[in-house]
Amino acid sequence: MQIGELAKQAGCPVETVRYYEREGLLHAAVRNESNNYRQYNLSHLDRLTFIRRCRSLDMTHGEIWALLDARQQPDASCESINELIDTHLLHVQARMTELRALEGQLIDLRSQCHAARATRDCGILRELDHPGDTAWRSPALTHSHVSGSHSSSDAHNHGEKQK
Amino acid sequence: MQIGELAKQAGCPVETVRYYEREGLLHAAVRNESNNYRQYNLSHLDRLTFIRRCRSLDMTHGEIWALLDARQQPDASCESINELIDTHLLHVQARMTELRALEGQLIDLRSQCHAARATRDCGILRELDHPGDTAWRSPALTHSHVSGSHSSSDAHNHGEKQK
DNA sequence: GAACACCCTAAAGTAACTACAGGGTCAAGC
DNA sequence: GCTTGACCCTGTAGTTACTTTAGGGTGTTC
Repeated sequence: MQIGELAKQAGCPVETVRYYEREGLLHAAVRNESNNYRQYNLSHLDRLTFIRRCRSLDMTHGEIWALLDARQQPDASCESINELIDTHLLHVQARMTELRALEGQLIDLRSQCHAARATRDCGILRELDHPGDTAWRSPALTHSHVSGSHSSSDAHNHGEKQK
Repeated sequence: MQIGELAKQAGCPVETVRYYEREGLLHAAVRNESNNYRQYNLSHLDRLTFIRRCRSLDMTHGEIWALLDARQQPDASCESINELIDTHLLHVQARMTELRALEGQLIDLRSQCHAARATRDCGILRELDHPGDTAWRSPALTHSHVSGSHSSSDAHNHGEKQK
């Protein structure tokens, strides 16, 4: 099958497949001699699906490498796999704890201003300018490897009006 | 004051201060004519502290720009500020929902293997290879702008043993 | 005058993609 | 035979918010 079909089956963009090949995560495909198109088989789909499943669990490529390596050694102990999952779970939980704290701070902050008033009187800016005793100071910037709150599609334009 | 002192007061690395200046987030400092060192005053510290406080709330630079802009217009309505905080709060909450789902999946996954056995028999790999009915298919990859679970200090080495 | 803490710039690296430029391939329809 | 459109290719740059590295000047102290 061609790359488009593979990507469709795995539910990911074609560019991501090529990217995984460049990274070595996915084995290089055989090429069709006449047109240089990549030709894939079911074992590629298998591996890609595995990778995507791990990514949907928010694992890093490093973690996925470790799992793929482990898969290659069916006789070895699976202890490292268990540890990897445990560690990753801790990361996820740590990030949730951070986000819970953040949520609390944002709710506090939002409660400073309910009406639309003049900016000079806005309780939110006032609070950001001169925080009260609401336990500020970077809640838990010891980021744990599950990252922030912003998707890559967030706009980051300043000044110019939105189109 | 010099950059080192400013950074210390704001609790951030010196490089970050220079980076903010390059980005325009922080106004360029006056330079000492004799040695070209940056010289800061309290208003710089004020603005930097504001920025860092917003960052500790996981806002993007775009969001911070919006708040800084709003601060410049004390007579305008603060409605956009309220909306910004509301939207950001939704991002944070959306990410928490995603992570909760992730946590559930990881706990399920982990429960597939308790003992250290041969990799070929590991329930975790088995599950990753051929997922059961545990409601797979990328839980909520509609990332909401508060990102994943991995800190930048996470190692991503493959193959070579850890030093 | 050497050591050491501090400052400077410019460029590259980080994670995991995504997007873009510029171009070839192939099947269908006119 | 030619165009249209869907698909494929490579290579490079952009994304976010920094961090790191390389290479070098400044200022104070011993």
